[in-house]
Amino acid sequence: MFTKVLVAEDIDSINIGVASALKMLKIQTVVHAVYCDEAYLKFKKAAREGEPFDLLISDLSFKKSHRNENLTSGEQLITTLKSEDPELKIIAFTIEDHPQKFLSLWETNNLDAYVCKDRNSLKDLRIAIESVFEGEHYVSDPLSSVLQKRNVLQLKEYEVELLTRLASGYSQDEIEKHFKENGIKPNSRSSIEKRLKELRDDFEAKTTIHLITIIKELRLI
Amino acid sequence: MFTKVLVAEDIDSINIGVASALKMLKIQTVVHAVYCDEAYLKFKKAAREGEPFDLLISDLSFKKSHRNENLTSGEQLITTLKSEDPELKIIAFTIEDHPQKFLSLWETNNLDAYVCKDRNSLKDLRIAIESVFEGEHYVSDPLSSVLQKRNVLQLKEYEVELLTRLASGYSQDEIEKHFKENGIKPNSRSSIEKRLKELRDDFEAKTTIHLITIIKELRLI
DNA sequence: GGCGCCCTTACGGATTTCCGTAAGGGCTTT
DNA sequence: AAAGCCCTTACGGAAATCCGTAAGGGCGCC
Repeated sequence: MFTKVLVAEDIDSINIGVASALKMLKIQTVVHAVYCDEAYLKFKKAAREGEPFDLLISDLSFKKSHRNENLTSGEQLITTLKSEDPELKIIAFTIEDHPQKFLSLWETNNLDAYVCKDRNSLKDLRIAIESVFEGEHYVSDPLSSVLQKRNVLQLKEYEVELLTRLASGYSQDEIEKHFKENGIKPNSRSSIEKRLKELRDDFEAKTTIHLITIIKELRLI
Repeated sequence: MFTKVLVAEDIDSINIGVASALKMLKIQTVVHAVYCDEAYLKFKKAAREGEPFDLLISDLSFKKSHRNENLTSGEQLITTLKSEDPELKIIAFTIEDHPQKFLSLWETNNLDAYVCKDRNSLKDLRIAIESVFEGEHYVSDPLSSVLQKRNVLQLKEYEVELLTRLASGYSQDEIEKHFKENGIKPNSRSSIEKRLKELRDDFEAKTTIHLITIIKELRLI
């Protein structure tokens, strides 16, 4: 079994739950971090001292604090640590259960397991840890089915950019201008309109406002 | 100290944390419910048997399940239980830290304490329980300051209705029609436009799409 | 009553968005 | 090279939204 595990999670009550689960698995060393930066520092320190972690269990969203923060999300933390140590095993432990959000993360290939916090999450977490230790991947229900079906609508970077700007108050004119200035293509007014119409159709949105609402609820922007 | 406490919370790891906090306070009987309906049934049963709960600690948002659910949110559960037993003390224990959302709940006067889940929430929860037992109210930081300043923008029911319909894809024409049919006033096209302009100004939104985004992020609709 | 204030409504023009059609360019296939 | 396809762009009219002005109605106050 893993011997040294780093847990990045900000909610104290959840940390108690995770600690109890790890205790059941008789993990020797468990270190908790309640900030992403704190997790990064503890990871670096362990590596420097020649006793690196062999598993990271990380939340995805952290409440922002008053501090000056470098890393503010679990995604960032995971990307950073994985690039520094490609051997590190990583389990995401999160409340986030939107298929699209999960899929975009899973496709980075940074994760070995994805566990949703819910009524049975501690059992799932234990299974995930054991699976990952055996070199396998694990995705808790009901997201595991997403990987099979693969009929989930996803957004390209261009569309994310477009919708994000719309949502933050830019007019289509301003977006056209911005795209032209930054070499993002297509950038004609006509293309922008067309793309929005396609998106409305794909997501069955009656108006553009409706589209933004849907996309936001799916956590796609 | 309280002797019989009902905890409505769906995430198992948080339940372990809450249980440990209640243990520190030496609460005699602690009952957990992971569904709102389950909480309601346990509440009714206890009252029927003449041994009612004297404190409810409830989460606000619950993951929806495949079951046929009656009560689906902590708000509903709290409203229901409070109306059945006005003497019941209630503490909200939630991740929700938006001032507006908090305020709208607090003003129902159903709550005795409001504790945000974060890095120190178990300590806050213990303080809340002790305060409530002494007959006092408690609101954890940083929301406690909201009650003093009171410069938080809030929406009236009319505005919520208007924005909700916009967000779900209705045109202003359709909304005008709907308002007229249902006797909601003001319902002229002109008034709807004017109200939207005021809201854009109040929330410093550049477009209506932007307004919807802001309102949704504040959890006002 | 008369006055002022606030809210609602009406209206018209400006602006923005929506939508269909058509032309042009790049790329592949035959 | 020609034909076919896809994507981008241009254009113009329709529809929806935005915005300012002004008129009307209800209500309290003097």
